Amino acid sequence: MTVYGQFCPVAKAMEVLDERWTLLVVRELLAGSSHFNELRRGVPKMSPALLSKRLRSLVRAGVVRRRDADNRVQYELTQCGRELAGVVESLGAWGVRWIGELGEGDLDPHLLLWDLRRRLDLDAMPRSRTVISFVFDDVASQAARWWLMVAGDNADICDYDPGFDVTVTVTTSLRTMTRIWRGDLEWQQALGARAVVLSGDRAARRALPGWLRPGAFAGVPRPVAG
Amino acid sequence: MTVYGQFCPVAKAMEVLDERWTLLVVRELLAGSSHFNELRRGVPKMSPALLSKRLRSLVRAGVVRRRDADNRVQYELTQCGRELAGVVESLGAWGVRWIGELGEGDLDPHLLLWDLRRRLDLDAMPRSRTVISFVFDDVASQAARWWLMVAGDNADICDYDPGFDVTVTVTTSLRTMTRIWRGDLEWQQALGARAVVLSGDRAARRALPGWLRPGAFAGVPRPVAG
DNA sequence: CAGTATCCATTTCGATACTG
DNA sequence: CAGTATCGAAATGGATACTG
Repeated sequence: MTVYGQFCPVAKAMEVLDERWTLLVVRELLAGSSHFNELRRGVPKMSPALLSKRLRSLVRAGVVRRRDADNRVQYELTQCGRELAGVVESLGAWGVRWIGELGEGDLDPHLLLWDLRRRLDLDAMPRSRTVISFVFDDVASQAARWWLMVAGDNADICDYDPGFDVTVTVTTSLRTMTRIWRGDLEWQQALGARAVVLSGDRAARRALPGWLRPGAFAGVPRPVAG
Repeated sequence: MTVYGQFCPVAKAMEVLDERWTLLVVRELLAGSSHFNELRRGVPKMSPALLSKRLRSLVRAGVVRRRDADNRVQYELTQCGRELAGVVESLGAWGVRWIGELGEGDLDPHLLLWDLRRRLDLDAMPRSRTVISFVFDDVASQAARWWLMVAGDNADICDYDPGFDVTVTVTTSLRTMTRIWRGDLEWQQALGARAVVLSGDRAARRALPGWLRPGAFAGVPRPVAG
């Protein structure tokens, strides 16, 4: 943390928050991650050393509490940290409105599946085991096939065929699926344009868009041109 | 700007905003500054080279527009930039609630006077020339005395005696005046505890707290203990 | 699981001075 | 007024490997 030499509350806040990665770690904590390796999944490009360092800074700043619970280390937001929700929300709303262009490097199937899993609408899904298979036609073959498995209250993602019957297969580009997640594109449009193709039984195909909820900022209205 | 390799809108926003000083420059633009040296007054500890660099980044990101107007360079927020108001507000609200401790280095009489001037309630002030003199008893003598002069719609600050009759003299510590600005302390309490002493004619003394409006985040409710 | 340790290329930025 | 030029110390953080 470097100091700005200003008493302004915005400056004092940024002293804590402006370091690279910091607010993304807070975002992960707000989203419910609490163990070190769980946090890592949300910020996979961050080295463990740096994550560790940032967590220590956040503890020192009073944003995060580190606890030993059940022989596991657990990180949780303090009241102070939970109140960063407003900051993260306004950043995300601004970002989704004004930063529409994603580079190839921004696309990441693992992160996308990880968040789709987190936001699954379990109540809308069948009670029986459900397996959604994703085929991304624009990425290297090792990263092109993913499975999202739901059994009861448990959901897992997998980058190899888990061997269960597939309920629905979603064939699309990673970019299109990401745009749906961001709310840049509606399921109906994407399906109509055949940018996404579903296969599986009819009822499941119709229901699938309701299972896969878009990201938290998808509902933010977009700037109207002109 | 360094990239996070994430499609998340929070990450995309932080790619633009997480660099040191960036959001403080945006704050200044939101507060109405538009010329280079005017911006510098709001971020005096920033070198001109760095301010220039950040402004160019913001232009590239579409947040700021640079124009030549009347043979002067002018910076202004685009619509995209104006919508950062929500981000700056949530940061300031969080900062004023949770970062209450200010180091000596955070106190700055020039910045404080600069914002008091900006927030003066001209309508509440006498029509005749009004001069408020500040005496800070906790700073080195070169920075201890300041004058805030108002004539008509024009207000200026001065760190040397401008020679006009003083309407009210405010004697206090820089820290106390800063706490009032932040909303950590009310005028009434500060005056009652004689942490601030006013001199001048009675009517002006009573009116002065109404002239000097506190900072934009002073009204944010503070966490209740326990 | 939850981190440390080490290394070093790169970046950053503060200070200071200068310019059309 | 609105920046640019230059320099060097310090920090940053990515890569990689390792540990109790």
